[in-house]
Amino acid sequence: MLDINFIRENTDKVKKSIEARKADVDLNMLLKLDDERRSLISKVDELRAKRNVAAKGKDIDTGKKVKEELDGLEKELKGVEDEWQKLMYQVPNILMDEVPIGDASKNKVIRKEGEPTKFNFQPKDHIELGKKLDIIDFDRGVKVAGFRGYFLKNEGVKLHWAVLNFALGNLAQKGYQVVVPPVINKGFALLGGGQFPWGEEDTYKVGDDEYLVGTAEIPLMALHADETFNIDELPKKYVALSPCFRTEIGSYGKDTKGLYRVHEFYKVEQVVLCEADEQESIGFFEELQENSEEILDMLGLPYQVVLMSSQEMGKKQALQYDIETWMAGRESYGETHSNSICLDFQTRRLKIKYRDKDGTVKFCHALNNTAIASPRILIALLENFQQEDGSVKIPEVLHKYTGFSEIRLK
RNA sequence: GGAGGGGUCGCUUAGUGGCCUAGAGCGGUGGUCUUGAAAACCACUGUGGCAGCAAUGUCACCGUGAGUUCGAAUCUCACCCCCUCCGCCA
Repeated sequence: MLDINFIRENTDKVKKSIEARKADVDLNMLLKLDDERRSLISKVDELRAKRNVAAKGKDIDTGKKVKEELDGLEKELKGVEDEWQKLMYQVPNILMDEVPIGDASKNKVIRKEGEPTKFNFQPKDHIELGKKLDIIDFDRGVKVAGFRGYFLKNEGVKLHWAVLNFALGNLAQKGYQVVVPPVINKGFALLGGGQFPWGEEDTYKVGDDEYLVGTAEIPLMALHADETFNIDELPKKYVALSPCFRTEIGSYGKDTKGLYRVHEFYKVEQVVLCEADEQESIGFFEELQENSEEILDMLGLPYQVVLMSSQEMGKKQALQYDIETWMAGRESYGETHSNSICLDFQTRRLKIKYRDKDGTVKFCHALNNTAIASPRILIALLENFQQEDGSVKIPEVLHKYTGFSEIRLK
């Protein structure tokens, strides 16, 4: 959420962001509602002042008259404020200067690490490898869980936990506080984190006001809701391991086979809260980016870093880099990581603040990035490290977590 | 799940319809005094909205939301959370 005063003073900038993202928000309506809101607040406050005087003097007649007037106006104000709030939640974040404007074709590959894996035999995809090695069971997964269901088995399970543990340990070692967050969250957390109103249909609802989160970013951001830090408590750096749930209602027919797009998976996620300074935010953005790339480097996976275009990035992001990892079976790069600067967009909704050196209270800046997500990353591991005989070599850094160095055919 | 008790300013607490513009103590900040410190004394000490260049004014906030009333921290209803006991349970 943006500051209404910022919107009023920088209407062009906000409008530009809305248009560049092809977001559906009536900004003129919002500004009109805000005028109404302000004028109603003045009127209501004036009447309340009158009421307070009358109550103090026990002037019941005046009080009754004021009450009548006030009742109508307060109702009107409530109506305007509700509409206003709804629109405020729909306004996307501003865009940072380097964001390319346009659709997916404007995504910009800014760096490649490693080369797409070459084979001197016909490589298999992870579906076939998973079946042959008896580590993934899609058929029974679908039988039990439905569409996009899967069972991980045997070495598949160990590899799954190994890669998650590896990423978690790697970040913990860098001083990130490790967390296992709740994944059933209240509505405010999803709204505050910027998942709602845009991603509502992608979210499982499990109670009147309870939802299964699609990322640990949601509980991690909500963790400090309504708190005010002292400046020396910042930055807050977290790394969380959690299950993630996504309905994928918006992606019917996309990636319907395999582990690429599933309803439930696990993810190690990094979150940083820092001072409200764009340069500081950018510094942490680079740090989070390095962390993720280091993990992929250590795993020996080829990848490319993509600067996301205005239409492809999320509504809450001011700047977003994705990492796409080479998946030999698809013969393409597939998204495995997403790094975001959100500025104070989420912290304003969640009221996460800090007291600056000069004593003023400001909203923190927030960033988040994937460290690793599994089983999606298993696609890259299995497909890139497969051998001609169908066995798969495990990257050395994972050996101490898996307890084996390759997965052999039974 | 059942039965009770409770949520007030950073902390402890007073407050059961108008004297609450929420009082007190503690803590914090500044000052007086002092060679310095402590003590004592004095002052200040929440967040947000709106108007204003500002000083300032005004409104809202006593867990949250609705309601009753001329007037609500106080009464009513719903919800959330915490504590105690009982039951169930990994």
